[in-house]
Amino acid sequence: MNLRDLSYIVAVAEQGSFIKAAKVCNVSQPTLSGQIKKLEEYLGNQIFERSTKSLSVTKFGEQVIEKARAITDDADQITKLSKENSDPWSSPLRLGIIPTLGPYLIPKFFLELKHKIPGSKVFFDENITENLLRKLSSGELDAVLLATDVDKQKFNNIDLFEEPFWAAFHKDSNLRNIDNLKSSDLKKERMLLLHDGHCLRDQALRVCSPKDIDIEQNLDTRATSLETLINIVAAGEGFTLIPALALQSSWTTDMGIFVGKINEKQASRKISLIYRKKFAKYKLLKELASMIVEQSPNTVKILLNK
Amino acid sequence: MNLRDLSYIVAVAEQGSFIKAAKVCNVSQPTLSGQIKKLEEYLGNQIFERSTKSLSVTKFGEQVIEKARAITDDADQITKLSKENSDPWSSPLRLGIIPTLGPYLIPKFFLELKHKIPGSKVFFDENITENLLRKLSSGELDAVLLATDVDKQKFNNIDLFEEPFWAAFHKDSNLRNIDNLKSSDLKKERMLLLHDGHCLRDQALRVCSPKDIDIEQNLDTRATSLETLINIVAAGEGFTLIPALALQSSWTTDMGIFVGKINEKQASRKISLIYRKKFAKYKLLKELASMIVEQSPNTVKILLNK
DNA sequence: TAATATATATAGATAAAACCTATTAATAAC
DNA sequence: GTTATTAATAGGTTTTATCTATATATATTA
Repeated sequence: MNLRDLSYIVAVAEQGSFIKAAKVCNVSQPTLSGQIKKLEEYLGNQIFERSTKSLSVTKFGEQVIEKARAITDDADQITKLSKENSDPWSSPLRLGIIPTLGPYLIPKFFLELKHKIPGSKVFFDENITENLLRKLSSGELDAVLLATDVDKQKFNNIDLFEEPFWAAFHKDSNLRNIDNLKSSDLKKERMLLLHDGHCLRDQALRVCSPKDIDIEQNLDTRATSLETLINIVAAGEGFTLIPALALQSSWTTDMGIFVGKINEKQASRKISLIYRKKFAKYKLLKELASMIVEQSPNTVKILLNK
Repeated sequence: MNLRDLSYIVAVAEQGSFIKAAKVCNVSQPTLSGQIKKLEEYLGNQIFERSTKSLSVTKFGEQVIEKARAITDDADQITKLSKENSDPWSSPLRLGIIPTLGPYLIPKFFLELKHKIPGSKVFFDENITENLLRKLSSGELDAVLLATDVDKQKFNNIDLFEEPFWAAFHKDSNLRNIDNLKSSDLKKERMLLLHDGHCLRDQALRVCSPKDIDIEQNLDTRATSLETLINIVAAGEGFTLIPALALQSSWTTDMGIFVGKINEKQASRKISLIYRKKFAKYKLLKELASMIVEQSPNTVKILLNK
């Protein structure tokens, strides 16, 4: 059985003639007759009763043609689907993003994307790195924005920018008196951290592991968001590392918080767009990457070379 | 696009592997890979994202596979239909029959048919010759039982039996005194007839056209059934021709009606089974014909030679 | 680090099929 | 009887699906 044969019998049923059907199907009449004959032999039953003067459909033929119509209709729908999908934005881009980046980066490029590519749609999944990579592997997500290096054999990456870390502390903190902040200055203070799984937690620890406190026992600093950490700092308790994009001027004006950039190369994180090596619409990701770096503030160092 | 290709992608989606799918489809892995690649190129979009370590279905692929499943399922249904239909009795035989024959012939063979061929089903259409032939031509009926010769170029016929005509008259009729009835005897009497379109009307007129009455004006004798004619006869009004199978012994015992066979060769009609020349299940009709003549009473002369 | 195993892709050759043109056969219309 | 119409048949060509063998890429194991 064959899709083409099925379209042949549907055409014959609709045209009421082999010759007319052959024209509709753009084949010669012998071809059409031969293929239908073969189909009837394969099925072991006649579909049409034909003579030179009249053509009728058997009871069996009626049932077969009904199914054949359903099949050819579905096949047309597949063709239609493929046409719709030839626009890479026909289905939403499923984009994962880490929680310490999402709330600050998304607003910067989302409106611009909508404006430049009116048909574009992005489905965001804000989640920790581990979950995002699992979903990326399984195909549940199309790409993820991470601050972590990933297996280059498994994934491709487009590096976007280097985001410096700032220290945020209370106006009464000793840190306020230091002019040019260094990670060594911070190691003496109590550092507030996010919960396990947040890459920013690990990054903060790498930059300045405070030797004088036991991280594992310091449970009260396992916050779930930067907002929480800032609130604790505002309450006068320790300091925390804040990635550049998350900085808010209102912290200083309204909350009595001071921030200082840590002037060291390693006090930063690299933001990359990660996708599966075989992802078909990677060109769309390049567009997106360009748009993100265009819209990112001058507090970060652009890595993307167009 | 091709049914086979669609079954390939369904198999890959179900097996999660090209190699396993190839085994399920009974083809080599390169064949399956090649065909799927071609399908993807034809559709202009990828269905699968594949690497040596992982295989996932694209969003587009999900939609295509859903349709492909519907298509392959429908195709399976066609195969199932053809298997069911390989039994010629899988769908009812649509049999037309004239009203002056149906009520008397059907009871004679119907039970026997059910008994000998348990799966057999017959759909009866009792109608006048003209309508039956139209329905036979259009394929609405598979075969018809007629008492009329038809175009042998258009239809095939199996002659079943010759059915003699009997005259039915009131016990007080002059006809009662005639020993060996002839059509010439009847021409003197008033003949009761069925409505236009009934072949029996024309046959009766051919046998014995009464010259002394105006047929066209004799509207009260345009009955719609033999039963009606008999009731008029019972009321003492004229006579009528009755085909042998329709005779009832109760007419004499309960209604004061006498019947007499007309001993002339032309005073009879030929009952034939008519079907389209290309009708696929004509063997089934031969079975039916044999069964009908086997069950027909000895008042008729069998024409069928097995 | 090398060897082995596993999965998909590629290359080239072969077999199967779909297709075409030309013709035949049967019927209908004139 | 001739012409027109429709489907079937015959024979040859092109296209396509398929195979085996091999390559490539990755993961696992020694």
